[in-house]
Amino acid sequence: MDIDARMSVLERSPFFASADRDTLKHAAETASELPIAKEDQIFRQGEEASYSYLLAWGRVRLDQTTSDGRNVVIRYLGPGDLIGTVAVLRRKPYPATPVAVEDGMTLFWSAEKKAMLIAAHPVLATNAIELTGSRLEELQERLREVATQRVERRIAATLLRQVRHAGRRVEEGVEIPFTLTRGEIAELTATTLHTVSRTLAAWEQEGILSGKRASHLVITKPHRLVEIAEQE
Amino acid sequence: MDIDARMSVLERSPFFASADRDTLKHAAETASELPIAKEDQIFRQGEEASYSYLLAWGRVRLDQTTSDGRNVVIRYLGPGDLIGTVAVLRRKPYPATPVAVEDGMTLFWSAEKKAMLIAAHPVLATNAIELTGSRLEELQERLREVATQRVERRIAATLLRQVRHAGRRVEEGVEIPFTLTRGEIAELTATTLHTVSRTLAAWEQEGILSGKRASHLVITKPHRLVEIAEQE
DNA sequence: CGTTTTATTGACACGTGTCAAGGGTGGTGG
DNA sequence: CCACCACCCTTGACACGTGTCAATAAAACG
Repeated sequence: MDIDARMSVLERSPFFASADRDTLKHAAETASELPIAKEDQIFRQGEEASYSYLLAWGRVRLDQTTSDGRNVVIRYLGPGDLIGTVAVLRRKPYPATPVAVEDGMTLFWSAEKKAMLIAAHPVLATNAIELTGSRLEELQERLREVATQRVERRIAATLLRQVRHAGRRVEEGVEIPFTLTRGEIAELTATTLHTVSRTLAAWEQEGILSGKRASHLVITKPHRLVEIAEQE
Repeated sequence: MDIDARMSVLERSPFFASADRDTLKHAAETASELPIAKEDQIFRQGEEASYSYLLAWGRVRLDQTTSDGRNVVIRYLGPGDLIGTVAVLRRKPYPATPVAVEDGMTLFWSAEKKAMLIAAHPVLATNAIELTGSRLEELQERLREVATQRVERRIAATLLRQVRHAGRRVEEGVEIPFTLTRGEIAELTATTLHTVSRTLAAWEQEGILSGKRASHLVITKPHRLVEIAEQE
């Protein structure tokens, strides 16, 4: 990627929102590139946070693993999202492991460069707070869901969240434009793939959605999902 | 509170960590005071975020309420903690409702004053990221817990978290220095007060902790709690 | 094509929520 | 100062959602 390509990636990222050209240029010039292949781990939970990444394209799943090997998906990341930046700024170990779910490309900065960048361009600090704040809010919402709602409702809410983040209109409805296995939905929803399978099977019967296996899910009746997600 | 009293409150707050005297003075001078009585709501979830608060003393519980009236306790706040600041900086509605669990005192700033304060003293932006980041990490941990662990284990982890935040050594062990009803523990743990009651009763039998009713909980065998929290 | 991964489906058990009834404790007001 | 009233806690019985276990089937991959 040349500098211009990098800059156009950066200017689409919320972290660089309302940044001036100088800032973008400075950031683009100090970045390095790391291509990622499906299933690659960009770093591992618990490692010292030496680099801060920005996903240029591709999709990444953010995993948190328990000592006994169980896994929870914190969230999915798309182009423009930051990876590991909060840990870098806090000088703490990475709290989770990002795994590529498809091939992609990242830009990255060393902890020192990132800190200098933010010091030199205060708008980036503001944006970092905005981003961290919105993740915080989303997690609060998920915590409340997991704490108070039945599995069916949580699965509906989870699918709708994916749609909000990354949904694409297609003729039959809305599509989630990347592969989501039942197991991954289970880890996003805090349940088992068995229950997910049963639930999705029922919804497919009802014609709410379609998309077997590795194909992308298509929600044909989003309003029904909303109803399920909001039902008393 | 006079300016000196305010400054000594501020300098104990992580949000003002490594701030110079000018910053503290500036912040202390531009703050207003709001005393809070037990059960007072400082603001309500969903309201426009016009003020950012700092708890000078007292204890506050941060509630998130669902549309159907169920409640989840996001966390407890103590002296030095910020309240509503992230919402103010993001110019979004407050995502939760802080309720005083005992009488206390807050300092507060209007959204505009707070923004000016941070713009004038960049170290505050860094600290805000640090704080938001640590809350984010704690929520990730709780989400993982609720998603993967049995109730007993979660209750143990929750009590230990209170101890970490606010525990006091006493002769019999460690004390959680504020009133925690079974119902509140239930809302912190994502379960019902019935299950909490049964679990604590069993632990009292075992001599792990003591403290009936409204008295403060005293953990007499913290190591046992740790074992329970970490058991496979 | 075989091998591996992922999904489907059924049977069953178990944790935990729900419902219900009573007992204590602290606070309040007469 | 005592009696009453909230409110909180305790305990039991029971039901139900959902995880666990198991066996099969269907895709995906090399």
